[in-house]
Amino acid sequence: MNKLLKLNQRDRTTLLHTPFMASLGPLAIERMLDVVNVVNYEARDLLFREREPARSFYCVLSGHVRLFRLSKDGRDANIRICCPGDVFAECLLAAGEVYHYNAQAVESVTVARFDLQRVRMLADEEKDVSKAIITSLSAHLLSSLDCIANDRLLTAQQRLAHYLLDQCPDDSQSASIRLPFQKSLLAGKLGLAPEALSRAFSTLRSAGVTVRGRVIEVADVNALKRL
Amino acid sequence: MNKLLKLNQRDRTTLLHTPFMASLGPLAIERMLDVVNVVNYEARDLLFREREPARSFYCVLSGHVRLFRLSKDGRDANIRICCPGDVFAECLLAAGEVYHYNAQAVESVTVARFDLQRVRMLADEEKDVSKAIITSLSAHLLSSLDCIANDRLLTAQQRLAHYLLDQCPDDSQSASIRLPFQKSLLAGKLGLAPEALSRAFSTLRSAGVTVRGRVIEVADVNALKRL
DNA sequence: CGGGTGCTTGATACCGATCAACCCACGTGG
DNA sequence: CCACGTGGGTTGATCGGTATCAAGCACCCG
Repeated sequence: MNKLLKLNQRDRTTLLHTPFMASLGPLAIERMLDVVNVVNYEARDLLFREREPARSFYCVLSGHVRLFRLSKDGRDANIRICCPGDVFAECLLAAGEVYHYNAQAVESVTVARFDLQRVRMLADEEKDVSKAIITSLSAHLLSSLDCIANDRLLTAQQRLAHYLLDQCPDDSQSASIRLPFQKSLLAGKLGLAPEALSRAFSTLRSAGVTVRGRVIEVADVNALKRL
Repeated sequence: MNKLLKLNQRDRTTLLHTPFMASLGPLAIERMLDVVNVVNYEARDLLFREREPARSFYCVLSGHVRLFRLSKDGRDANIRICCPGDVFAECLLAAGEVYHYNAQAVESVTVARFDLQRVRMLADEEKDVSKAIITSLSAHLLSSLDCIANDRLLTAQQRLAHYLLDQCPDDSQSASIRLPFQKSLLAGKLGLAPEALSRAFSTLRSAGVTVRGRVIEVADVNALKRL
């Protein structure tokens, strides 16, 4: 089993630097720290499954967590890839009984786990907390809507270009990007099969994108924008 | 221009019966009613556009509102279809500056319009209000995630079957459904071209689904579930 | 009766999934 | 040092699903 740990100093610092916690006042932080545990998972471990009773929501401290759904015939679709600092499953704070998707550790992962019931009570008392929840939910809702629009409007290459542009510093002519995870995971994040991502990289070569392992060189940012 | 109206008695009743308002206590309701206007739109009118400064969020009182994005080459993708009682654009309460999508009246529509800035202040003072916002955001987030998973996992027929099942009373053997809007809009809601929806209906005929105008007869609910 | 509009049907094209083979980098053990 | 296996990635061939384009149909309303 996964050991249930107290917050050590490093995890504590990491946690306090996440956007979610950083927006809280000192008192709210104190009280949130009271209801948190730290848990480690190994690659491919499941944090929870669809339809399982929901007792916690999470914040990623290190590593990546993959949220996905399964279809009846066993195929799976990623819903979201959570990076360090990301909060997930917080939508269950509003009366959810069960998880609506599966969560899996991509690599070795450390997460902060908040007790739903106690945070619900806390949100009632601390305005800061309910504000932070609203901010987090809003951001996730917007990015989900983005995702829907992208899925419906963009081709594989355009989605990839869009992702690469997101990673580039705002106003640069060229850039060098290091992928934070495997390409197969990026494929899933973009709603593609790994082969399709590979082909998308190939066709983007003609737009000045070169790939060496996890490192992507973008020669002409503006060229990408013209897709 | 669209006339800006006070709440009349009928609109007031409608508004108070929406899930969003119904969850509030009497005092919170009173204060929310202070910051609301009622607006009418004709079919195809735009309520707001992408990238426009956001001043309000909305609740549909009658008719349907279509939320959509445009791609560079002019194609559009629906993000959500809002029915009477639905709230939309409330995600901008958390510090959004501009709308992230377009909103269009499908038919003649009446909406309640809430001033974002004043509701932000209200949420600070009335726990009920921030709770209602959290509930609304959570529901929308979950349904967006559903949408993503469905887009990525299901075929056109399966999506249609899924939609029809949603409309059926829970434990019925057969059902008769009346679509609340045109088929072309349903197509958009499901992320399909109208032709694809039409074909999906055709192939579902062999599963006991018959169509007459807006009225759909589902002979065998369980047959649908087996997709 | 004429002319919308919304829907259906058919033909075709395109995109991406899938399956299979291969490549490469790496680690392991003989 | 080399044979081997493994896992991630690429490449090619094929298939299926849906968009797109075009034409025809049904209904409503003037």
